[in-house]
Amino acid sequence: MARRTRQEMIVETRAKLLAAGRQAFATLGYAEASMDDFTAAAGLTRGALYHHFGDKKGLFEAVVAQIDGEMTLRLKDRAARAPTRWEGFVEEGIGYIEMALEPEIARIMLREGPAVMGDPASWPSANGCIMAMKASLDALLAEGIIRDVDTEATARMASGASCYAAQWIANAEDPVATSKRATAAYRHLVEGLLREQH
Amino acid sequence: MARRTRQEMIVETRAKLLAAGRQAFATLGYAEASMDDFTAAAGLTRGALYHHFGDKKGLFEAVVAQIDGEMTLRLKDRAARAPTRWEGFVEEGIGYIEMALEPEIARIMLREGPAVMGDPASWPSANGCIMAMKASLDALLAEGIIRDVDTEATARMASGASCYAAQWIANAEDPVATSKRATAAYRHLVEGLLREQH
DNA sequence: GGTAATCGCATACGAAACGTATGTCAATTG
DNA sequence: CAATTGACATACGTTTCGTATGCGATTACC
Repeated sequence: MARRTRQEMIVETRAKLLAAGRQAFATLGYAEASMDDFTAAAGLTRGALYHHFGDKKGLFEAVVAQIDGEMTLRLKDRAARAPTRWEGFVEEGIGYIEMALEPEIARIMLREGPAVMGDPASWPSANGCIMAMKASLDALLAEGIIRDVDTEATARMASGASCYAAQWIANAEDPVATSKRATAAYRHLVEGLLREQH
Repeated sequence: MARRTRQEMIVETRAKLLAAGRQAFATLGYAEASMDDFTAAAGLTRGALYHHFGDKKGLFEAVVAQIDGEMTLRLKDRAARAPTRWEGFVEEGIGYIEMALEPEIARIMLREGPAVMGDPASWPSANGCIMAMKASLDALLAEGIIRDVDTEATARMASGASCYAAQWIANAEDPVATSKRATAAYRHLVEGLLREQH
């Protein structure tokens, strides 16, 4: 009985469009991704896309929200695994760097996203990653681990540093070696926030 | 005698196209900027654009190179004005933040650029700003002012932090107040690199 | 259980915008 | 002064987006 209720078909169609768009945006970029092409690849037409997402940009925004949610989950999980809260914060930044090495994330979230949707800080998905880092810094501040800094501003810059590091790595000839340099430099940079120098 | 030699007319045409494209890209973005429209605004047609720059992307790259050159000059000048080399380095970062507040730079260099041309670190213009920061860090390291860090990696992250800070400011409700928070946080962050804590 | 209404999705159409191929006229060269 | 170069304009075909319309199956209601 592949026959399911109508509601089932709808969510399946949405998921198919989301997956097809995500794939196309990640490999071709927003402008080069033809709606006719990738909807056909999903066994549908543009009609379905316009019905569910309004327009091309609407689908893109949905893809961004989906990826953003996945990233936030992964970061939270990674931070929770660290031995200390400070290490958790550092791990969040390094995790950000490593995720940005994934071509899909680099292309959609770092390259295409800002051009299509503007400043990431104003995205509807609210950029869960930055907020997670701010929360970590708030806790560290309350515990007296770090110096008295503006946690939101610092979180934004730390994530910015991570992003740039990631893009650098992604385009390097030797990503592994570059990754080591980047994570070490990141660690040094944020360790400057500690009240007691290591 | 507005009649000049042919070579004169050519450079003037190139300059007009560059200026018109720069204006259009800055206000409308790459995708929304119609070649028919902005070449007409310059008193020309798409024919001239294709002759001089190959295609739309070629013109965009020329605009980016032009802006990148201007930014590098301004940063160098600003750093040279600082009392100490360390302050010069800090000023470079803050100068980067402030420049990224200019709508033209934010739009073309930070938002549209990566989508059209890929990772900024691999742009032909080589990103003079990052290289300038690396040079400053190299000098500071040689003088023993900062701790032993990877200067290239650190320069990239510092510029990344600056960029993100700038985008945050540009989209804030109160840019002036946000700018103060951002520059203060940036200063705290990089001061962690100092050998002797302030 | 039959009929009517809903709506998920496809099809058809018009309007840009890009890139190419071709044309033209002025400036340079010998 | 004649020929050629080349800077730029014009014309055309292709692609892609967005809208308006149509169809058919499922759901709702009597």
